[in-house]
Amino acid sequence: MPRRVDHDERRAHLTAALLRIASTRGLQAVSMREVAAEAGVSLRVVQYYFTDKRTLMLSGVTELAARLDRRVRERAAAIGTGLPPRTVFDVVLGAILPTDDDSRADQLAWTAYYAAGLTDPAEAVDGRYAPNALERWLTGVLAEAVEAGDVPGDVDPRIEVVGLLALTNGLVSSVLGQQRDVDDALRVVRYRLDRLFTGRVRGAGPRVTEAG
Amino acid sequence: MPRRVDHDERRAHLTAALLRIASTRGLQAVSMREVAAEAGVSLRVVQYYFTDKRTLMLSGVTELAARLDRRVRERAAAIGTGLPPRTVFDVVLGAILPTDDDSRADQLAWTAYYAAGLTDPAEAVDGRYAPNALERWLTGVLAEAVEAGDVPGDVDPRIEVVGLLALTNGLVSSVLGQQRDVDDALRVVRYRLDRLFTGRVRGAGPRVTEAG
DNA sequence: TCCTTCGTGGTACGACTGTATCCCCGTCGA
DNA sequence: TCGACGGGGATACAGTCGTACCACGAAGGA
Repeated sequence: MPRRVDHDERRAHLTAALLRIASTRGLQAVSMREVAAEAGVSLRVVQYYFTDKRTLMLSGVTELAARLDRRVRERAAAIGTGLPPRTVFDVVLGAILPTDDDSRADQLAWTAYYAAGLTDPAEAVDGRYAPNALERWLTGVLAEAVEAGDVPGDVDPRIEVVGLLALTNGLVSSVLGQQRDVDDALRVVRYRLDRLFTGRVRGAGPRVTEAG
Repeated sequence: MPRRVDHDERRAHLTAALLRIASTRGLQAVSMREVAAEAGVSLRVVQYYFTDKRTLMLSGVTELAARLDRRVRERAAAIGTGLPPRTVFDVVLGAILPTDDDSRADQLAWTAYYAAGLTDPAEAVDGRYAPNALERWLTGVLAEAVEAGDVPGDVDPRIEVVGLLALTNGLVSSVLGQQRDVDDALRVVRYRLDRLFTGRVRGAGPRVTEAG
């Protein structure tokens, strides 16, 4: 056998280049040649590790979904278990908002992919879009909070969680579009959480960022 | 002078064709030739009435903003003035959600433009994105409701309205992505409004759609 | 040592794109 | 009647796209 190369590492390198382009110049600026240039390799290399453009784009959205998922998961793990529900929501929803340059870039690329998937059924985000698990988890957390009396008894955990996630997504959009900055978005989320958790645990829980 | 043609009508026709393409096959499927084909004219005609592609795309987003704005404005006008705040919110937020094929198509195209504007500063939605007026109006309505005692006194009208609009936008996204249908989205909005207007005017106000 | 196979550079092809140019036809003012 | 001009059909051009193809160097098994 001839010279052996770590294909996975190579692919990851190229995928990162792709996402860098997508988040700065948009998805339509992504061509095989541009990815090659961004990664500092020849066109042939991109062709070699991703036969198709479809395969290349698919690798991008897969990596993106993994990153966003990882971000939420890491933050959730960092605070451990058994913490007050209010804290869980604060951390998880805060992890979705683009609080630093990296997460902002990823959310930009994600938005581009999402919009593309709406009209181009080929690269729909579908299965990769996995907030259903997140939705279920948070619903469970909130349901327990209801039973524990931390929130009013007439709160519907399912609808409430759907609303919180939709709210957060809407705020992400407005932050990306620079109609609002992240601190304002965080304020809106915390205001909503304050009103949900009837003042009982107001202001409790660690802050997601140092933003004040 | 030779044969005279209504330029505005001609342009409107072409713009409609452009938006039809954008909402079905995406913004990247929009080329001058495609618009010409969709409108049933030759490439030259598109060139004639919109010298640039930039001008063409700009006409699309302008028309789109006008449509979305008109939809909210018409619904608001249809219910008259002096109605309970809860009804105002129900109608206005309901007018944003894609309840029929037309509004769905427009929201799809709008999302495409919005996403494109995030990375391509050229055709940013910027000024055309005018929900600030809407935001201010609703904030005023809610502020009055606070003073009238229709909502708890510790409600912050500004943050509350920002949250409601972000929630609605997030729901629009999920409806477009078919993770939820419109009826569910409406339910989430009404649930939130029910909880905001402390049960006082629960269920009051005309329904925005016949959805049950 | 030879020879197969992996990894890669270079390049060519056909299909698009936006834009520019040429030319004709109908119509209206003079 | 004539000429000028608005409206539009047809085509050309330079560039970029995804993809395909060819050739070559390096490396390990026989």
